[in-house]
Amino acid sequence: MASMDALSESAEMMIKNINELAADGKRVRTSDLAAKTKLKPATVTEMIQRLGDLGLVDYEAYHGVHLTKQGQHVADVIEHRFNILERFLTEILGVETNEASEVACRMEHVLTRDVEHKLTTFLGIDPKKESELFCHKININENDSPKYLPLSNYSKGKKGTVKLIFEDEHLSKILKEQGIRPGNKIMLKNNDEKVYNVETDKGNFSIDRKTASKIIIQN
Amino acid sequence: MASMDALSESAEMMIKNINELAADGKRVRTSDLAAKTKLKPATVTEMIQRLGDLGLVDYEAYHGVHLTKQGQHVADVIEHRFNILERFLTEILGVETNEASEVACRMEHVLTRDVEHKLTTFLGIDPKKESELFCHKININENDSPKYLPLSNYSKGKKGTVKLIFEDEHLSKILKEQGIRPGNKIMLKNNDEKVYNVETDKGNFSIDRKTASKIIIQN
DNA sequence: TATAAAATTTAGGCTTCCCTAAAAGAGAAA
DNA sequence: TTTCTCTTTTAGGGAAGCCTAAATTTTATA
Repeated sequence: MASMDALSESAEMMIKNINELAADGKRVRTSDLAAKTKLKPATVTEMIQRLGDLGLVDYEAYHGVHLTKQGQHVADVIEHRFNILERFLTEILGVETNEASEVACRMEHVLTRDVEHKLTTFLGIDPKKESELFCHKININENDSPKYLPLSNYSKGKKGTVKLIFEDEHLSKILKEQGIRPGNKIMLKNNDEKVYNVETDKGNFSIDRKTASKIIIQN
Repeated sequence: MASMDALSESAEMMIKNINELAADGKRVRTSDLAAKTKLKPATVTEMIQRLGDLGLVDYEAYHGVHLTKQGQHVADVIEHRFNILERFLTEILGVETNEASEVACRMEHVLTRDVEHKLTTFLGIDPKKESELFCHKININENDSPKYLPLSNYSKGKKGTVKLIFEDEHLSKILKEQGIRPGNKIMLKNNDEKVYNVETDKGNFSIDRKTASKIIIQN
């Protein structure tokens, strides 16, 4: 057991690999970790001893390791971050699978909780469920997949979730104060050619058409 | 002068800070770097000596450093990566400025060229110009700011640039093969309730309405 | 221009993460 | 159960990054 300092990338990678090799519930052996991480066995021993001191793994000399509750939590967080980053890179940016995996594997150690949540929302996953960490591999292609429209094309009376705002920081901030931000539900109450009346959890607001065209809503 | 190994995060941060302090063209002093990086002067000396050996800075004992052409290139790349990451985090995800800066500052060292290019395209910047590195701080609010629409809401005969595809990897790949991918220009030739005919640089293709609703086009 | 103050570098120490080589333990076969 | 093989750990070493304390150089001032 020890400090709350952020773990190093190396330490997090070791935890991740222990988790991946422990699928069957058995203790993970040094040599298997060495093979998977492409490190020497001696290096693995050193690392898992350090993780043991931190209370993240249960290490018994000559008898492998398994994650503690604490270590399992770290592994779950990292896995989830990896998954959403990989999905973002492949599905949204169109990066190739191999490169996306590699980059996601570096970025996963650098995300904050907030960025993780916002990215999750952006990908259309409910961050409440996400916090339970049960949704590691979600299918984006559900039965009735969602549709995306700019607010300017929305129909009167329709409810939806803000998906994306194509705007600069300043305007985004103003919109956010009005409850219009990625993940929030809103309803288009009324609109004419120039003005859009929107109901959010913060009240009712009016938006001009140009701005409305930059707010993408998901059914 | 030395190897082509990837630079460490610390080394890249030092180069970035040298660049930021060298705005006036003068050589950058150790103590200023120490203040900016919150490292001790001795540590800065050590680092800039290493960078000197790598040919990234011109270091003269007791007389500060400045970036070599090579070092300047590294600084430019990092600066650009930081800028697009920060923009993505604030403008697209809605992350707060401070946190976005911090996260971008960690992620900038991990991006590949390809991810950088794709993210640049995604943000609506021309990656051809981007490669010239002259566009570090671009204003998103130009005179006539662009509008965004799903392809399903586009009008016949209209041309636009693919901005974003809300889809899984598999479909994205298929669309990509047809010239529909972020950054590419397309034209909606014809459409009825069910089928959308699109002209891309790869030819003419038909897309169903559901799919079309997931392709966001920028005017 | 001498000299004191300030900036910078060197020297030496510590931790992490990586290695190789040697020692020690575990497990299986005779 | 003893021994042989395979796995694992320990021992010792190196580079990167960070530090403090002690030189050393520069610079500003008297």
